[in-house]
Amino acid sequence: MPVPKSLLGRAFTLLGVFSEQRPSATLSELSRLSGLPLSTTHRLVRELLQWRALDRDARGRYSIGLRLWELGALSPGSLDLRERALPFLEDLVEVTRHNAQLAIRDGLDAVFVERLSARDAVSVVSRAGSRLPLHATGVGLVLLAHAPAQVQELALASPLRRFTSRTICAPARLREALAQVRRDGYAISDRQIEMITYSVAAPVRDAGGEVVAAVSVVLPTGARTDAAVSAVRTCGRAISRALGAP
Amino acid sequence: MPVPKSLLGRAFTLLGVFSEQRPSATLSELSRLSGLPLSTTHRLVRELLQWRALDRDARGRYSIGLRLWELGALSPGSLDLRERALPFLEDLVEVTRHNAQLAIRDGLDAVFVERLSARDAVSVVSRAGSRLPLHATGVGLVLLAHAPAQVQELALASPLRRFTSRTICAPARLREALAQVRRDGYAISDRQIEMITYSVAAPVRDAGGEVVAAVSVVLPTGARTDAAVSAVRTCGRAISRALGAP
DNA sequence: GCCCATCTCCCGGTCAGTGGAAACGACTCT
DNA sequence: AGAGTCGTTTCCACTGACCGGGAGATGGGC
Repeated sequence: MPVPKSLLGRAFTLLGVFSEQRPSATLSELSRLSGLPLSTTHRLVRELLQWRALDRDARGRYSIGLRLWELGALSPGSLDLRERALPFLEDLVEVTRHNAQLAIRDGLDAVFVERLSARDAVSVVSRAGSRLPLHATGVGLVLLAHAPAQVQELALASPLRRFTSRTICAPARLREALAQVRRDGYAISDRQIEMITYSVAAPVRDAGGEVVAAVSVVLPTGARTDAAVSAVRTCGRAISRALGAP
Repeated sequence: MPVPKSLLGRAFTLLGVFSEQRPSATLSELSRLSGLPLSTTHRLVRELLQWRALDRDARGRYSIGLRLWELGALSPGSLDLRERALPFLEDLVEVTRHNAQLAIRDGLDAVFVERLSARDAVSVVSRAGSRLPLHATGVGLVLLAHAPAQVQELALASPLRRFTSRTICAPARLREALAQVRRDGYAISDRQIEMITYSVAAPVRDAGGEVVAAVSVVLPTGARTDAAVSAVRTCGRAISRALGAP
């Protein structure tokens, strides 16, 4: 992958070195992983430090700085959706005793904008900021089912990544699942990401009635889902109302 | 304020136009508010769109893009502190029935990295991403009391902003309050930001024993604080342990 | 249809950014 | 104490990415 010529491109390539698996890096690692020459990397890092987009710890490791977090907190997904949804997610956790998640669609991914945990609940792999493919998650099935037809066709035409032996990988199976989600008004994701979890997801709509997010709880495999379905759908409607949905 | 000469400086100045009060803006607004010429603004905005750092809606208004939120979610304050603290904050809300907050210090500000709300609790002005001066908040008093002496002296030497008639504005009063926080191991903030709220805050320590955050609940003015003090201190210790504190 | 505001695009000029090389600092080993 | 290694920092001649005024395009309101 060639290094971008533009300065902004280089800065974002540098920032892109950080991930959940690598939340910090040395200067040399940043240079090596971004493909930028060492002195170029040094200059960019110095300026990103000045703008608080990066921080440096006592041992010379760099990590994402507070300023990027603050800027990110101004995104509509955070400032509007997530802040309004939080009280309802807390209700959902309290009522169902399971972990709750809120996700939006970005391309063919579900991006988790919040995850609240319940005491003693089955653990989940996502955290705020995680991405998972749409087809393999409850929230993703809801988001895809209500996405523009073009997005659905693109998803059906793309390789569908397998996570467990039960992950939906056949386009025909996915198409059928999406139709069922639209009929039912919710999705149940059965052992798609891990063999130990179900998830139950429902849509969240905005003032225009568009599905802009999905909310879910994650249950242990084999748990009864009917009460969870009711709770999640109710939560989805409450969040929708908070967003101004009719 | 002159426009920075560096491209990164200009980009951050542009992004700095966005705030909680102004989460979106048109191209012309971005140019006017940042001080950048229109065509310069247009070029920068176009590239920030490409990198998903900005988004544009159907009516031509720009807002912070998902990529900045994702990058920000990788900051230590979010990925390490906030993700680990969330379950304990949820516990605190459930037990005390009050809104809970988690904040870190940045200069002379308390930056709220999380705020969970309780049903029917007194509302609070902060949200994730908000800043308030240290001296005027419970979390801020805790963070300042345990900050390096140089930071404390700087705060004492700086103008102390008044929010209510009870806000601490005299350096001597603040010094005394900080000493008491260190003695007690917690802070009670009495009608400092609004006349209708107290807050009770306790420290959160890292593996090295340093105070890296503070947790609080917000009570209506006049409410008994003793039970809240116990709950908040217990929560602070639990989060500390999750961060590897001894 | 006209006016106005906003947005988009062009392109000659220039200075902010480039990156290899040298110097510096910290650490380890003998 | 000295040598070697590794990572970081600094320098500076060169250059092309960026600059931004101005012309044109677009869309909304009257």
